[in-house]
Amino acid sequence: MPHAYQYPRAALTVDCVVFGFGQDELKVLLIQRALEPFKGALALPGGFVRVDETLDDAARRELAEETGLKNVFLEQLYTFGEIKRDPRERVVSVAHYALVKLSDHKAKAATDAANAEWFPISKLPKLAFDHADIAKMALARLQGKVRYQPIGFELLPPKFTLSELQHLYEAILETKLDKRNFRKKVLGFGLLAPLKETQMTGRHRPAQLFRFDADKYEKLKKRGSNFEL
Amino acid sequence: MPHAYQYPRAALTVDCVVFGFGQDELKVLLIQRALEPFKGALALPGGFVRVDETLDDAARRELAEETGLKNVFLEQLYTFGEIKRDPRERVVSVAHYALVKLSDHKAKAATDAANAEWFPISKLPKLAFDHADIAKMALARLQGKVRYQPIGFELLPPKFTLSELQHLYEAILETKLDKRNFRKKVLGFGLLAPLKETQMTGRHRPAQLFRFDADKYEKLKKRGSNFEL
DNA sequence: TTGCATAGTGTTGGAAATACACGATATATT
DNA sequence: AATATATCGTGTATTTCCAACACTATGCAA
Repeated sequence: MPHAYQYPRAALTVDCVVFGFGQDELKVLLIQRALEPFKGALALPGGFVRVDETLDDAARRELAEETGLKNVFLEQLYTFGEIKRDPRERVVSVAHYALVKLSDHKAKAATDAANAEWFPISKLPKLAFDHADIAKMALARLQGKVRYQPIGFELLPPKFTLSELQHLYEAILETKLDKRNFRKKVLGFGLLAPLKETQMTGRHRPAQLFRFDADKYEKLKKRGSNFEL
Repeated sequence: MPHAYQYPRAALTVDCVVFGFGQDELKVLLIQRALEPFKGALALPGGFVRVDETLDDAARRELAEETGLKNVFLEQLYTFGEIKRDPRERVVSVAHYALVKLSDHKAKAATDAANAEWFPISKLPKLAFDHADIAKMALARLQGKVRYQPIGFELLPPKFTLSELQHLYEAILETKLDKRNFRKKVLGFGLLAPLKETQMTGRHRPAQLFRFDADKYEKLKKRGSNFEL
C-alpha cells in the first residue's frame, strides 16, 4: 500500500518505568545500554515500535526482551515528543509505567535480565535521553493513582502483611501513616482476605497474612465504590 | 543523516478534543472531513505531525489551521495506537484536549473555521476513525481533572457569575450541585476576584461578576494548596 | 403595586479524619 | 524459667469536613 503521507517521519518508541518494592524502598529497573547513543549509560527499558504491533504490545515485548518480565501491570503514561530528545534523529516515545513484584523478577534475573538492575527511586543515577523526566512523571502518576485505586498490590507478593502494605504506601507517598487509621481504612474497603497463615520474622509476635481479593474488587468497582486512601 | 531505524514506520498524528461551554451545555468542536478516508464525515480536528515540530506545536498548528483557534488551554490526553484505527495504514495518534471560551471562537467562525461546528457532548454524531473513543476519554479526563484543578475558567469568558460557573460544573460533572455549598467552596479557594460590575439578564436581581485570579492561583499552588471541589 | 425570576446568604447534624497508648505474642538471652 | 525485646494488633475521643436545607433581596415587566 502506498503511504498516505510521504513526508519524513518521526521514529516511534516505547519506554517503560518499571517499579518494584523491596527493603522498604520503591525502586526502578534500569538497563545498561549496549549501543550508541549513550552506550554504557543507564536507561529505561524500551525500544522501537513495530508497524504491526500496538503500543501496549510493543511495551510488553520490550519488557520481556530486556528484562524477562511478563504479565505485569502496565499502563500508558505520556508521550514525549521534544525534537532533540534523541541525538540521532526525531524519535517520539510513548512512555509507560509498570508495577511488578520483585520476587517475580528475581527468578528471571539470572537469564534474560543480566544487565538490568534495580535502583531506589530516591537515588536514581544519571539516565540517558530524557529518561529522568519520564521517571519523574511516572512517580508523580503512581503517587496520584495509588490514592484512589488499589494498585499497590501489584508491587507486593501474593501474601503480605498489613505492615508491609503500609510500608509500601509510605514509600510511594513519601509520608508516615498512622498504623491504626491505615488498618481501619484498608480493611474497611473489604478487599483484603485474611489467610490462615501468619508470618514470622524475628523475635516478636507473628503477623497475619492477607491476599488481595481481585474478584471482590471488580464487583465493588462496578458498583461505584470509592477506594480513596 | 541516515535513519537509525529503517524499518517501516507508523505515521504520527495529533487529534484534539476541543471543549466549549454554552447554553448550559458542554460542547465539542468537530470538523467535516474534506478528504478520504471518511470524506464528509465528522471528525476531531487534527493532522500529521511534522518531523520538526513538537507534539504540542503540532496540535496547536492543526487547531489554528482547521478551527482558527489560538492560545488555548491544551494538554496531552493519551496516545491511540490500535493497528487498524486508520484504514489507510498504520497511524498512531497523540490525542489532546483543549478548553476554549466559546466567545473567542465565534469571532473566528466566519473565517478559518467555516466547516467547524459545535456539538453537545451528550449528543455527539457518529465520528470518523476511533474519534468517539478519544472524545469519551477526553470527557472522563476533564471530569476527573476539574475536581481538583481550577481549569473550568478556561471555558468561561473573562467575567462570569457564580451561577454560570456552577452551571458549567454541573454540565461537566453531569450532576446537580447545591448552590450554597458550591459558593462556599469556590469562594473559599480565594481565586475569584469580585469585579465592580454586575450582570443583568432578565427581570431579576443582577448577579455579581467575578474574574479568575491566575496570579493568586500560581502562588497558592506553589504553597501546596488544595483545590479539590 | 404586584408578579416573577434569579441572586445571595447560615446553620445544624452526621460522617469522616485525625490523634493517640498499651496489652499480646513470638524469639533470644541469661 | 525468667526476662528482654521487637513487632503485632486494637478503641476512643476530638476535630474537621460535608451535606442538607429555605428564605430574603433586587431588578424588570405587566
